Amino acid sequence: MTVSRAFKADSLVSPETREAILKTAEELGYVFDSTASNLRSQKSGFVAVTIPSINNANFADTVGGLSDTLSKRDMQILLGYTNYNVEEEERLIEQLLRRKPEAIVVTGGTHTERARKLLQTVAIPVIETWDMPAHPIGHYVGFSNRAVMRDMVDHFVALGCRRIAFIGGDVQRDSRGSERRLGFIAAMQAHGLDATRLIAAGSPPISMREGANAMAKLIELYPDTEAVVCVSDLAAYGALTECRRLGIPVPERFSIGGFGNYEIGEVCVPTLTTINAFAREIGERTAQLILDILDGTQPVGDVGIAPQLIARDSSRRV
Amino acid sequence: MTVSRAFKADSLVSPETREAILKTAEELGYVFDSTASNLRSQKSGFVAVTIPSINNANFADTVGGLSDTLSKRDMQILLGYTNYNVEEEERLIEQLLRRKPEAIVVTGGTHTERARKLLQTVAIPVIETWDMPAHPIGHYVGFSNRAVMRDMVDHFVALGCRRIAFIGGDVQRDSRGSERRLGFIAAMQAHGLDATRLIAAGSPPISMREGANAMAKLIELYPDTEAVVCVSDLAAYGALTECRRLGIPVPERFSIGGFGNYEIGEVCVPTLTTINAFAREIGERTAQLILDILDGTQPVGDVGIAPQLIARDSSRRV
DNA sequence: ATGAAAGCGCTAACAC
DNA sequence: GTGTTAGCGCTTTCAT
Repeated sequence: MTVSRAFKADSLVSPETREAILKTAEELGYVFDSTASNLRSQKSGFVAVTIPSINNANFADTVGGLSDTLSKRDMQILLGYTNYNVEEEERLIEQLLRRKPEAIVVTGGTHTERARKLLQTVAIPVIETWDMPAHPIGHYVGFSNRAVMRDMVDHFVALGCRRIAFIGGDVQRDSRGSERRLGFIAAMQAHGLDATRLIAAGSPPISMREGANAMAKLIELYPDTEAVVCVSDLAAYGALTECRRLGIPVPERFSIGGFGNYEIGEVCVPTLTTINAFAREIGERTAQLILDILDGTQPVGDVGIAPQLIARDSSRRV
Repeated sequence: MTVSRAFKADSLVSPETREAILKTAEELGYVFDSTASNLRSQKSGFVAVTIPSINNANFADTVGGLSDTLSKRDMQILLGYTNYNVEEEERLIEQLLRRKPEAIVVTGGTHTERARKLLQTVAIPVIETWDMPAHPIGHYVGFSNRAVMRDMVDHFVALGCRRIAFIGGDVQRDSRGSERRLGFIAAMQAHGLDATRLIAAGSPPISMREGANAMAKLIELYPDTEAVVCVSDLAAYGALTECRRLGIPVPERFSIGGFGNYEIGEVCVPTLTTINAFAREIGERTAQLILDILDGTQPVGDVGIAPQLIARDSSRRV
């Protein structure tokens, strides 16, 4: 009927009719049923998104960028979190696809066999983020977590550090974290340096507390270490506080570097050398890519993000 | 057909038939269409949730608790964030209701006139969280942000502090923050103390940086202050770092208290006195309340949460 | 244990 | 500018 048209902003209804309809609807407490609309039009207005954890400022920023950009076009995010677990991701992807999203965004390029197949088979845009997969399923918006560690190691080496350690999580689960660990090792070897000072701080994601514990272990195992690369700013902050507790001056005794440009890093004392991964931009550019594909506009294709080292007070010349 | 039944775990299909169907479906890349299912059965499996910000550990914990509890029953969260803005909340509530959620959870008890009406009219359970509204729309799971400040002020007074200040946001927008500010004033007055040392640190939510700036302002305006109550741990941590930068010892010179029991507060030096609001429990109990209502089980009705003061190293006897 | 018929509340396509 | 018809892909109900 005309009622249906009255609820679509652009359709042809006389102003008086529309106003009367909307007024009556409000009085009756009528609420438009998008379930039926979605079924008939075969458009859900959903973009499915999986992230490892809801409680992580980086992924929250990405989702914020996605959501803000997509909501301008009245699209809504359907969010699921995987707990850094690919089996859970598979389960989630299947569940999300049943809702008939118009695109799906996943974090990372590592998935179960079946999840890959689901994503390859589905007839909507698939975007992998926070990574730069060798064989993308569809598109990606991200960077190489392995390559990015090169900048941090170069930074420390340029400052004269040679004995450099790495604090990260257990190798399983968080594939971005393990990639960074591998990147650290590769970068150290490229400089001809020893890459065996690796502290496993526990099950990813590493908390501040675990970062602190790892630092204590590091000091015990390798007391002559000059610099510490941490898998995230949270771990780095934990390491920093452990030093503070032990009365060890940073950066005088140890230089410390983090990852992710979390707010804590620019407020704490000393401020934290880190790498900005442009979390929000990842979300915004992913959203734009999706809109371009759906519009049939010439899409940019894949988007490489170039993370940026931010040198702050926690690192200095040996 | 039988295919439909094969996809419902509990329905009567012969094992062989079901297996054959599922196998064929997998081969064909068939994905169950919940849009159609939802329309016909008039059940969406959605619970709509609005939170002020996605990038906040407290609300993330609440959503985590909600999501984990609801996913056991195959219900999914449809999340929207309001940016601490009631107009945005109204827009969001309307949009979410169109998806026909089976319950709706909002943060706080302050809404626009129209949002209240929408929530009152809708025929699903409505739960307000993180607050204890005088006139709940449906149910609530939360606590009084005003009353809770009493514990913090009592704590400082018991330690011998008399000149106590408050750092919070501008009064608009964040109603929980303003309630805490009012609670601080009321508690101070109850002790017969001066309640005019109020620093407005900027537009809510207050960042660590803004907390630091506010502390600088506080030191300038009221240098003889003995204790500082902050609207959140993030602001409190900012205040702490400002003291560190200025070489002012905490808690020797100032006692500092926060709110929310964020991870930073138990790792930083000195550790932060705070109030645990049981964010995750709020989510879990909200989810349980929803399930009880939908099941027709005797629901508990409203749930009062009793936040707990955690005294740590940032506060001590004057 | 399986099948047939009807319909959930919208919208696409086509009249008028 | 408005009405009519048909159908999106499931589930409900009833029959076999």
